[in-house]
Amino acid sequence: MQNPLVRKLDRYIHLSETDRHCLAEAVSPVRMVAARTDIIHEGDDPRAVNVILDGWACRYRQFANGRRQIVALLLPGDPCDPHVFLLDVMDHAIGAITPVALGQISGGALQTLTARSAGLDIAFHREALATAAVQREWTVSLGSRTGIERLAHLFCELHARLAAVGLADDTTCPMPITQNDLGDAMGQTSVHINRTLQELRGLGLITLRSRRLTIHDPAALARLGHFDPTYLHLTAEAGSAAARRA
Amino acid sequence: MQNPLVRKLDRYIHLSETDRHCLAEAVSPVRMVAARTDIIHEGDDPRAVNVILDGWACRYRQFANGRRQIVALLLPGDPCDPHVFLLDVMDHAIGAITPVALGQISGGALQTLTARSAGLDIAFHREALATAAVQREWTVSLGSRTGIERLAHLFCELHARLAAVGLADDTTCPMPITQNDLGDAMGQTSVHINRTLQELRGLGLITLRSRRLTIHDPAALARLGHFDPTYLHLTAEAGSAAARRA
DNA sequence: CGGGTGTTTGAGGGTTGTCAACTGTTGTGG
DNA sequence: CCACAACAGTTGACAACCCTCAAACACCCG
Repeated sequence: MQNPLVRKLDRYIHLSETDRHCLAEAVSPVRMVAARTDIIHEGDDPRAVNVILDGWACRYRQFANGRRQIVALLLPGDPCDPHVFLLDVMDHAIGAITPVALGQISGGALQTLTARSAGLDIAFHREALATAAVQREWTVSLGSRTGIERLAHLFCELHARLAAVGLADDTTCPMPITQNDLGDAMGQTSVHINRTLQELRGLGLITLRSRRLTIHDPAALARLGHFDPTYLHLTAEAGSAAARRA
Repeated sequence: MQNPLVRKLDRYIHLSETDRHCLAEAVSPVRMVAARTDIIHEGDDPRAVNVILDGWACRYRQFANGRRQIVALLLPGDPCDPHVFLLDVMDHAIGAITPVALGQISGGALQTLTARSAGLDIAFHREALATAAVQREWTVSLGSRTGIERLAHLFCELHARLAAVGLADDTTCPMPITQNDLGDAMGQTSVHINRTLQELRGLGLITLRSRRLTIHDPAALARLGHFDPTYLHLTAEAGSAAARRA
């Protein structure tokens, strides 16, 4: 299995064989994190980049009253740094949803990479911009989409992001997340999530079983969720096996 | 009146007199934008930074059904670049709420500044991280705060951000935004915003009149909105007149 | 097989949206 | 200085959406 960070960055700008090789070399596997535990890097090199190699995680805020708001879902290939070491205080936490395998690029290696390759420099920049765009899109979802639209949009986004790192095929992708977590992400209760899922199933748009999502009618689901993949800023799959077959 | 960008960055890390002077020199006033028109930079230097020198603006998404979601409010001192020129397509627009005065730092000048001064380099980095934190906080607000909590939180945030650039005193700040715009930002209708404002007034927490907000009980307002200024990552006012008086 | 976790269902209530009309404020031109 | 238009704020009635609480059911794993 190819390094998901390599696959991801290759979708922001086409990377040369050399770039892909150097990037993969720079990522060293670091550690496993158990599901439902926090990912913390206290004392880490603040310039290092930690990357999710396998599993799902989330950025979240926990409230005193027990409510939790997930503000971002982190998938394989996603950097998962809080960057709080440049700032003095942590304003949110990062937790593993499933067991997570973490990798790391040291600050020095990163600087070398981006200095030597303009392509990698641009790729990392675009990744940061795309991450910000995803955050804005979540703000849009929570602010102005109904429950069913939010879920439809989320499923479209996750499918597209997973497909970008080779973890989804045309109609299915992993979805190892509980209805409770979905509620914490969409700003709703798990009870309402459950009813909305039933509605989506009733419309024949999806099935969600055994931690796996199947999208029966991608176009209809995208229409329902007002999903326009533009904001993900992904280019055509250039370095992938699929593209090479073509 | 001091350059608001200088004041703002000085709140992320204390800047030397030289840094402040060089930064102010690097900002050239560019143009005025009328209220309720879009701020567009097509063809601009993608590495340049456009800054709001005066007035309020917002990032927003417009939907086909007429609904609009404001995803960020931009105040004096805030960079207002969509950064879309690194990416190919614009995923949102930036519009002036009031008449806006824009300034610009060219890409070359910016590079020179951050190369010569470690302080300015860190300041720009922290600004970007703080902006991302604000975006996350909006996601939190829309996802898990009630109407009255959202407004209370927003007023606390705006007061703090305006105070950071010297545009607010202890209890009042400008608030040149309609209830319609507040609704577009908070994911609610102007009708509901109106009722929520009456509730805040009824509790004796604020008055909002003639485009000016007065906070009668800052501590109570912060408590109601679960406002914790940590996420703004502002340090104590180091270079300000108030600090120098002390 | 049993316990824990996750999902599903029901009933009732609170928050917010929609629609429509009315009032107040501001700015402009006669 | 007034008349007027345009915009912003306010109010009421009703409906839709979503939450809360509580319980039952299904699944997974040791």
